[in-house]
Amino acid sequence: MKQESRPQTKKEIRLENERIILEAAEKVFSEAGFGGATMQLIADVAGLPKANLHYYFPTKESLYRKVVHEIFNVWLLAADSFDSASGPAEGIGNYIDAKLEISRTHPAGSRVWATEVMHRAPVIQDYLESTLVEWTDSRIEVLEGWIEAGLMDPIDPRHLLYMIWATTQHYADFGHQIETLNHAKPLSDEQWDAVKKDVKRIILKGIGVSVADIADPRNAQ
Amino acid sequence: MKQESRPQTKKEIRLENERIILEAAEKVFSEAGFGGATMQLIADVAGLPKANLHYYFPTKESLYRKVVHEIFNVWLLAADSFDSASGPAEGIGNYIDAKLEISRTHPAGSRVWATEVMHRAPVIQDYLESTLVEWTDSRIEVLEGWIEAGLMDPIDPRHLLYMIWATTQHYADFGHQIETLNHAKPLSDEQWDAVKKDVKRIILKGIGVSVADIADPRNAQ
DNA sequence: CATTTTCTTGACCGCTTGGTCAAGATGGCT
DNA sequence: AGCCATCTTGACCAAGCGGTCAAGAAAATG
Repeated sequence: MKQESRPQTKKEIRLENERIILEAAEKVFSEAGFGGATMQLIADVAGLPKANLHYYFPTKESLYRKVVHEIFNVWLLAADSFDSASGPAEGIGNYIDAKLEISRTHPAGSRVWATEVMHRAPVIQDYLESTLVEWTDSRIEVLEGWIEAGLMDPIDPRHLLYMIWATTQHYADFGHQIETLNHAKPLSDEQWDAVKKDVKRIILKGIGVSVADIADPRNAQ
Repeated sequence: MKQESRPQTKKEIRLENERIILEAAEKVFSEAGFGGATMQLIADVAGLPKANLHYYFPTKESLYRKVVHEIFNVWLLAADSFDSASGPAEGIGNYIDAKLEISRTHPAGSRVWATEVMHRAPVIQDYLESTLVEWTDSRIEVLEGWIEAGLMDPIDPRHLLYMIWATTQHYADFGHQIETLNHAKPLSDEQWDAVKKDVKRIILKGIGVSVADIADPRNAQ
């Protein structure tokens, strides 16, 4: 995983090694969990001696914490689709597309996050209570506005958000199961497109947003 | 966790201790993952000496395997709702109810399963490839039959199944996150009922099954 | 009651773990 | 060049791990 070793400045060395270590750590943590992962294995994947990891990240937990925080930021970025939208067809549709795209390109990160939350979030509980609560409350307001404007059915916005999170992240977290059920092959580009189409169709139609709006090319991305 | 110790037959002792150990193991595995769990901690939760665990379950992996297999059977039972149904409103509606009920009463088991699959199913891959594939293929046939009969929209049955699995299991696997977003309180009975109602409503309406059918008291359970 | 089988348990073992350290290598700076 | 700060690494350590074992307690058997 380590690249060529031509002379570098100290800053470059630091940044590159931190990146190498974080990528290796994300991969190993996602495959083995915090407890099952070992610093030795992360070091092997990174192509560095174990002692070098402890030079950049003093403890296993500090390394893990950094990995989880990086993922958290990726999650939040997907919310942009929501904010700039004029209505549910566009806003929710784009949000589903963005979250499914993250599941496709960043599955390891999604699995680390899922494991962390399933284990009662020992490392990032403060983030759940502050940032996530604020984010959720603000989107709920948007959804409630759309409901009051008659743009979608009056369902509990939380139940809708949970369904979107669950379904989109499922394709990352349970990717192995999906792959097994797909004749042991990863989803093709065409299959991913079909997933996006069906997920948007079921959810949008399910909350009373007409399918015509979905098919509208203005809302394609 | 160990109950009173009045005289018992060998058979009773064996059954009771296996049960105590399995329940403790499910709890500990679900909170720490396979790697993070320790036999000592399971022993402490069970209220038995560690050596006693190894008398009933020779290795940590054999204990874990038993826990996962038990959960797998619970999952399969929920499928009964599917088979005895006359159409999608009843079949899918009851299936969603059954799976949400498992998430409510058996969240630890769901989390162990999720962790196992996320880590590429090192222990139960054979089950995925045999039993799960067969189960899925057979339900897909049922769904395709309903589609051909015009009882629901022509969507890929896999995408529907994944959405149901993802959404229902989310309430167990991410229960901690949901609780945090619910003002740090577990969902009340009324909230669980509302979840069941909304999830069924969105999904059934989303696949073109009329809501009137859902409200039909004949389909209530 | 005597004997056998099953169950219980503290002590123990080899091994791996996260983490330390000190000596050396390398780039930065004047 | 020479000195300092940063980076690298093999060797090492205490702690905790999964698993073993042998001796004793308790139930089954006849």
